[in-house]
Amino acid sequence: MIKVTLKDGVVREYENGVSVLDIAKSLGAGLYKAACLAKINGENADIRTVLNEDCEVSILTFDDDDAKKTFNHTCSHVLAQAVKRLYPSTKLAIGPAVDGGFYYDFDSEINFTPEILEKIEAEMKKIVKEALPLERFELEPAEAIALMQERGEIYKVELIKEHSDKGEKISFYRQGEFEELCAGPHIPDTGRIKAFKLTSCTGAYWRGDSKNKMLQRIYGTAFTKASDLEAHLNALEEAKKRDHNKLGRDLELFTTVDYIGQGLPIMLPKGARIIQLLQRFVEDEEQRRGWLLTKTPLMAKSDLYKISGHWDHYKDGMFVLGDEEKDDEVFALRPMTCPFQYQAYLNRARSYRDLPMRLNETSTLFRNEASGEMHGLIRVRQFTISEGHLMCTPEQLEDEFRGCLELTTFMLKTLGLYEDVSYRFSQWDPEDTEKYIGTPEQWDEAQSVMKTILDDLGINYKIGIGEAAFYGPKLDIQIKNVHGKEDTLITIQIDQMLAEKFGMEYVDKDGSKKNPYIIHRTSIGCYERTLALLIEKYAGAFPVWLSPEQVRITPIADRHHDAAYELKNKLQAAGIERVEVDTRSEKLGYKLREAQLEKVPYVLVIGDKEAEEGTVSVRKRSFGDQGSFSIDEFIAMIKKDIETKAIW
RNA sequence: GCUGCUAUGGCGCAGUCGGUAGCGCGCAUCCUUGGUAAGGAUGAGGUCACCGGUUCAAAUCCGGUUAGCAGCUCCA
Repeated sequence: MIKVTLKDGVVREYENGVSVLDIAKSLGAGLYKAACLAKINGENADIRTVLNEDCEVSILTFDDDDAKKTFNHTCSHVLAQAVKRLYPSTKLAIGPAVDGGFYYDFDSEINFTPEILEKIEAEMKKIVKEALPLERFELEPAEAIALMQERGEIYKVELIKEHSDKGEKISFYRQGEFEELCAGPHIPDTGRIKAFKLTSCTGAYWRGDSKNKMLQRIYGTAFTKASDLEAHLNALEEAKKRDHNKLGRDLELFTTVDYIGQGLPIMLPKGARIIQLLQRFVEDEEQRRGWLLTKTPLMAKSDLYKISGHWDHYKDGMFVLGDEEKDDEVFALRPMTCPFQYQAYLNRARSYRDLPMRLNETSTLFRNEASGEMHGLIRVRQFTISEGHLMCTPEQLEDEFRGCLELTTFMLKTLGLYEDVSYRFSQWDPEDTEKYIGTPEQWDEAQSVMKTILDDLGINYKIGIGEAAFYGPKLDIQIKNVHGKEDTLITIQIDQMLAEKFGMEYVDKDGSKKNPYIIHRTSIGCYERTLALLIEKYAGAFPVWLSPEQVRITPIADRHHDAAYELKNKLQAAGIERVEVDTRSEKLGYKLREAQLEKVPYVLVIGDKEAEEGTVSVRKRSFGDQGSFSIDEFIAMIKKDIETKAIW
């Protein structure tokens, strides 16, 4: 007998050799049916794992994230099995669970169109109905390779070969006639997958390497209940409605034109206004915090980029003007601001008394992104960033880095995005000798300084190896868009390489010349991307201080137009800038509906009563009719929203 | 850049087997002058993304280009 400690601390005795699934059965039929995954002494394990000694066991059901992954992973096997049944010549690559579902990569001469996906789904339903148990078995590497080779599974052979030198056996899972190389874990049988859907089919490189063959990736998602699947699909549909790329166009914030080109959005008056408001806010706040504004050229001779190293690293990603072979001078639009802003530092000799020197710029950059990369306002070829470079002594580095981080935190909190971001500490990859400049000692130093700062501040970060810039480590502040895709919103970088390249020095107290540390940072990110995230965050219903139209005055009949314009003047005189009057001869309900759909925060209704009393009837976006207020009361109300940058 | 899908008035869409275009919303004008999410009538608006091919005839079939979408790869 062995002693098994269960989730709630209860200890029970079982026969030696009992499986976790048996334990689940002993605890109740409901748990047995729902069990997806075991946690044995804190480690995830297959639910069929046999126990031979005392241990702690948790039985996890679909509610648990890891168990959900196990469930989805099994569904990916069902998908692979269905594809093999229908299209036997298809070769299998890999099929893991991911957030929100699973995928499987196939190499097939069949093009998996939506119609084919339906057929595959139908076959999957049969497999679920067959309720095939999943069984684990192990083979010696040589046997495993032979088995997969015999079946023509070249991708599996490649994977096994990589594992074979570890001296471990190779594990497989079998369900019916289908056998699949897999480490597991899996749920007990295919019959438990009650609700699933294949959501899309796209291309994906074998092993994520663009030099390799492109395979077909089928995405899907699986649930234990049909209602959960439906809710999930509905949630995805709802998310799509917030998509900045749709909403931003509908609300006339931006547009694109095919003959202008990819990644070159046109900011329409409303979108441009929001960006202007953000920009003024950022520049003022930076000035308050001791940053000095620069304005530097949008292009330079190639010579500049050669000094910085960007020419070697990123020439393909730059818009180069001229021909290196033919022309005496070749220019390039700037893809970053660093070496331009350094010239402000280099303008004269610097002493330690000049440091820290904080330079900021609202900087427009140009990057020739690959054609498939562009996405709405999130990934574009021309963008404007709240860019800054800070030169300081080693002693100042920690405080200054902290100051940069405080600034970004202030910005994120003001915009209401603070709760939505995550932190990534992007480090170099010592193996990658091509990308990174500098010595291991320099990297260790810069990274350890950053680590100390992040740990001191108690920042919860993930490490990204090989994600650093070529000249230094980064703290990347990440955010997910409405589709769950993550992008960098803000970055703060420590650099001790470029100062040397550009001969940037300062005279220290002892008279010796030293290179300053440089912090590269953005305070709010690039305006286009930040706007995109704000559109999605607020579904287009911006806080009053950012709304392109803050107040719409809606006269009830033509005879109220004069009073409406008079009110507009009063509001603007009181400092409320963006006020419109809707004089169309439509019914009140119609005008209110439009104002609501256009997400105008305040609508003021003026009729006989208001015109006579000098009041306004206030309708607040998403709160409805607020009743009657004096004009001064309303001004105080909206001014409070604007001044406090209220979010509602 | 790669794989797949898509492109018809400002927006959302229909258009069968190839026979030179329709609907709804919006827009304009007129009627209506109204009280918190859609009043009515009339009208204007399209080289069917662009270039080329097949055909007596192309929105429709074929090729290319451009742009959009999903994903991969990349992101100083």
